[in-house]
Amino acid sequence: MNYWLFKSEPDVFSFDMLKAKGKAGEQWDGVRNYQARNNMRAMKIGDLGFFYHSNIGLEAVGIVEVCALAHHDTTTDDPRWECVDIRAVRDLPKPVKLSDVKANPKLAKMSLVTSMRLSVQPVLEDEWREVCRMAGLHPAP
DNA sequence: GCCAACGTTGGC
DNA sequence: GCCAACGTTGGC
Repeated sequence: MNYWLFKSEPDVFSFDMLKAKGKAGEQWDGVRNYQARNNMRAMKIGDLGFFYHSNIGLEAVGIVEVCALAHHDTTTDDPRWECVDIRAVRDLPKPVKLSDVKANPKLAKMSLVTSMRLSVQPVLEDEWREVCRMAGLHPAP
């Protein structure tokens, strides 16, 4: 099991919108960055991730699950771009702010801090547990 | 709205 | 293959 973080601007696509898609989830399309695409290629069914609101909110608000392996992104004809499907699992009891992540020395090496612009990021297991703890989720899923 | 960071593009 | 120009992201 690996852990990830998905960024989205909530006025474009929010966690509530993903929840509205239910069990079927939604393809995480529109990614046009090789590193983010490679991260999606590495995902397996059942991998978990945080859903992070960028620009507005600046906080992780929910947990998502990968429900389809990487496949062609249907929003482009360019065969280079692929995406997975994700679905909402649950809200975080207490959203975790970017400022909280930055203030926590245990999370200093988290991609959210070191690779700010990467839209699909890996999360280490220790980081996953720490952010879940901060979010009021025990034990971590 | 600004601007720094950084990924991508294209000329050479 | 280098690197300058350019575009985009995302925090502030």
